[in-house]
Amino acid sequence: MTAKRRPVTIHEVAARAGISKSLASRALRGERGVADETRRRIHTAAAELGYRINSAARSLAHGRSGIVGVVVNDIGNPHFAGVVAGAELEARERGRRVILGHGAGSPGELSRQVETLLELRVDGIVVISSWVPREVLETAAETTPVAVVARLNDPLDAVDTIAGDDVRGARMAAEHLLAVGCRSLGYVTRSTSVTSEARFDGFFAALCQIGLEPVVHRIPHGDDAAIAEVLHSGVDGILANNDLTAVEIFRVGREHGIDVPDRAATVGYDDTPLARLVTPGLTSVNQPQRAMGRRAIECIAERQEGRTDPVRALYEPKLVVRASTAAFDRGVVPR
Amino acid sequence: MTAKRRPVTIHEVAARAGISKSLASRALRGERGVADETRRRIHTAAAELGYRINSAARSLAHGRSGIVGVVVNDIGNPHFAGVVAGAELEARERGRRVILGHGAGSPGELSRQVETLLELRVDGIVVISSWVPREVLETAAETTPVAVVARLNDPLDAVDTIAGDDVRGARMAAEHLLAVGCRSLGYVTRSTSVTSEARFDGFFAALCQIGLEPVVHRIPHGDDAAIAEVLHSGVDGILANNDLTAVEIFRVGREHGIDVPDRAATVGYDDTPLARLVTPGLTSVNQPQRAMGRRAIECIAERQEGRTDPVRALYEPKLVVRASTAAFDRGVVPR
DNA sequence: TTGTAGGCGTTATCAC
DNA sequence: GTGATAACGCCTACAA
Repeated sequence: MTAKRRPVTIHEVAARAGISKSLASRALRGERGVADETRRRIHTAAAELGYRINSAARSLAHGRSGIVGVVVNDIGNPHFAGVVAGAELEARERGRRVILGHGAGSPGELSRQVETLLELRVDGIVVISSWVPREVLETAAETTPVAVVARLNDPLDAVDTIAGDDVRGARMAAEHLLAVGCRSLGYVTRSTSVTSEARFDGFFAALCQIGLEPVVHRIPHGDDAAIAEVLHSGVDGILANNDLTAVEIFRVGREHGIDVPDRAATVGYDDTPLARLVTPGLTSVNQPQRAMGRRAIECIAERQEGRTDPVRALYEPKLVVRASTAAFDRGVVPR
Repeated sequence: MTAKRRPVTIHEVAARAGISKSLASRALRGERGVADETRRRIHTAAAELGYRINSAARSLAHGRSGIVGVVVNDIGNPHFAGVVAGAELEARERGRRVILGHGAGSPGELSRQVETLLELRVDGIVVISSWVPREVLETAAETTPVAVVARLNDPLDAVDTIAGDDVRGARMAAEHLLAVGCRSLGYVTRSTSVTSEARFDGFFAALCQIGLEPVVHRIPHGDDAAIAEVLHSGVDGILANNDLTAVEIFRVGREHGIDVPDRAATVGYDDTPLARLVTPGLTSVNQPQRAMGRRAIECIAERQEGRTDPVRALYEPKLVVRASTAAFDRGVVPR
């Protein structure tokens, strides 16, 4: 088979239906002002020919594509999947489509993806990451609505932000760890994002209030040795910057013969599906990912309709207790 | 701030640089035949104005966008992340960009994403799923190179396919389970995809050869009861259709007070990062995800350059043994 | 090396 | 209800 065929144009559809292309255009878009019979003819012609609108031509002429671009920090992290799912739901309800750009965790790649979507002339951009450089957001926002689902320090007025209250969430985690009897606490992160920093701040603040000095550990990705060191340091309660990191701690513990939740109660962040999945179940700070994704699409729509003052949505976290912090508090073990 | 500004056009860049837009076009694309000094002027003009090419206009005029679309079955499954990563690497090396469409596991949504990408006039489409309906692939392939990274029964000549040898992989899993002493084996899947079927076939065949009848269980998503039933049925070795399912089995076991790897050795499929992460480590059938992703992009490029006969790439699976099948075979416990 | 004149497939604006 | 015709922003001859 088959050298590729040029795609069918509206012109050909019009010819086959025996009418002009302007009429075909109107009919195909479902506008009124086309005779029913004509409309029918046009639609069957289009179907027979396998007509597919040329989005490039459309957005050139009409100015918008009906597509919103979502740039994701890292598809490997289940947290993002939740936000994306929410965004997709909302977009669909509003008759828009979503395409994704994958940032692979690096500011450079993230920026490139934003660029690509901009060149594609999407109607709006949702960035699920705090790693996109400020200048990139700024120039993007000059021509297109932009919403960021992540913490940003000093966000631009032209971009909406949607985030969980990381400080509060981390504080809740700290209080929980203390409540189950931990006394020597540590924060483990593999990231230096502002999100991770905010979580540390909340954690730190909570502990200072009761006179404890938290151990801090930043672990460059993949550095198991550092995690092992934490586990050997006598820490008996850990907050990880996210669920993935928490599970890595489990793994390192296992590989070093340390039963982590037994020796050090562990709390994750994001409450992704992973938290429920792993053994033992992981206590985690829940964020309403879907709701946040939905809100982002709403923001885009509102900006399109003319809103100019920024949204600064902050969602309440919620602690979900599972077995990973139950060893200390020898009551009923939640699953 | 800031009603949205119309994006800067090449015309404005040309005006500011004091030359014609065709010259600007050539300079901006880095073609030769432009005086160095002029080129410089044009580039600075573009930078000052914040010029960004209009991909719509470009692909209208030039016929191609330099973008290839990748449709993913489900971003929540780490298997896909690996393939996407490979595709992105290869695309980047070839100077193409990648955008993603998310199929959310349903044929309808997958088809819609393929449609969207087609309307965007991407230069090629990579589908990482076996759930896209044949007709959709067929019409897509009429105008655009299409490569599917998944098993397809009776694939179209116009579509390249890239898959792991599922039959062989499942056979390896079966042989391994037998080798570590399992005698009553079961296959657990939450999917009815052809991929899952092929894995079952391989599993089944291997067991028949030695006179065992495998128990088969298909578990509609989320049905923990059925998994529990399997665990109570006296099965002592399980192959799951993928890593995620395997870990779900762990979870259900835990919630029912059954120590899964101890009572039933468990093998996953795909060897995603998850397999190494969970406790106990999950024995899994490895597929070279990145390589498969790369190959898909190669296929697109080759089709663009005129190849018309289909590629049917089949990758060798490899069993990676971890602790989840070590309980029976009381030797050294691999981590 | 530079500029001019289409044309790509749609939509929008007018006439008819 | 229908059909010309002019944009939209870029690229590609071709001419200067």
